[in-house]
Amino acid sequence: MDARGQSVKCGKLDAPRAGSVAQALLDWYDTHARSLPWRMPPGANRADPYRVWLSEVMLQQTTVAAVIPYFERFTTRWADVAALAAAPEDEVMAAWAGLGYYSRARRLVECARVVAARGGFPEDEAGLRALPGLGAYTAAAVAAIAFGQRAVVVDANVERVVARLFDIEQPLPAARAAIREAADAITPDVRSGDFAQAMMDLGAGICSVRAPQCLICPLRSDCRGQVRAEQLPVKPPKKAKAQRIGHAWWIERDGAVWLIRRPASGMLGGMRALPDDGWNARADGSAQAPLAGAWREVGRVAHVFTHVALDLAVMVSQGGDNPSGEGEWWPLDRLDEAGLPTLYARAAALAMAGRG
DNA sequence: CAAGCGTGGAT
DNA sequence: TATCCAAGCTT
Repeated sequence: MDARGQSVKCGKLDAPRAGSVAQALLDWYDTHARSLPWRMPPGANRADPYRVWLSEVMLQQTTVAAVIPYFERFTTRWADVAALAAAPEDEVMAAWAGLGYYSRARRLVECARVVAARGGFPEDEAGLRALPGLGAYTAAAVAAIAFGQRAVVVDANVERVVARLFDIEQPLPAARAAIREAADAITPDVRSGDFAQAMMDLGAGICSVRAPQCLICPLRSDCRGQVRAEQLPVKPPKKAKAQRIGHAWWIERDGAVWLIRRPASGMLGGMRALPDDGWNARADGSAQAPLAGAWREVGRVAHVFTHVALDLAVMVSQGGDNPSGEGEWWPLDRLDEAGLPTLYARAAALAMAGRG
């Protein structure tokens, strides 16, 4: 980058004045932004790597508001990476229930054990990138925020801010190379962790997807895309969502319900669940019950995943059922500790209310 | 590299 | 109500 504030060449891009962009953003950050309460204050060169890593993994595709209570519970229960490494995987999975993208939880444990075994986190971006669950974004964010290293941190916020700042009209995902190059050009050598957090706070609060507030943006004098900010970055069209119908089975005996654990891969992989029919019922309602017995429908859960919309009928056993295979009788008075993902937590709530 | 993978809040 | 999409990673 060019700390003198001169225009710099960035590949084919004529970049805004790189040094002035970084300085204006950091000035704004020092006086206005602080979205994550567990972060070190602006200007702190380093932060606790365990907390930075944990928060960054939780924040992958997940809103700050959703993460905060989980982060508090995790750090209370497992105060450092050694404690998390020593935790049984199923307890961590259960604690993650409701946060989504459950492969993160299994990789979180795997990563904690690798880090504990080697005596601490790697302090360079390449070493971090090799850890389970750390991709390009998270490795760069931890390197910059936890270890004070210069790293080019690019998430969806940074993509949006940079696409607008440099007026990059090429659609995603093809634009990623140019966006990364441009982000590199404006990333300062010092305080790159604060810079990254400032870019993300700017993207979340001012340079937002809809209705960006260009009039109060600290970068407006350097921004080339503000006349069409809302159109940038250009995104690819989405695919239609598959519709599915399924049935979940509520089998209760002696104050306990029969729960299974889902296969490690696939939807809700590795999580406890109600037994179900695999969500492949025919739309005419003629599902084939895998279990013997009589059933009564007590309600339906309409649940929308990233690429599937599911209509799940909750069926309560009227007797004659015969649970088979792997599973466990889970006490109803501790059902909230089972770590059911949201879909099955809702189904269970319907069953508890309607089981008569 | 496109597809698969959760959930909840905002509009 | 429908749609978008958020501090992405893995295969």
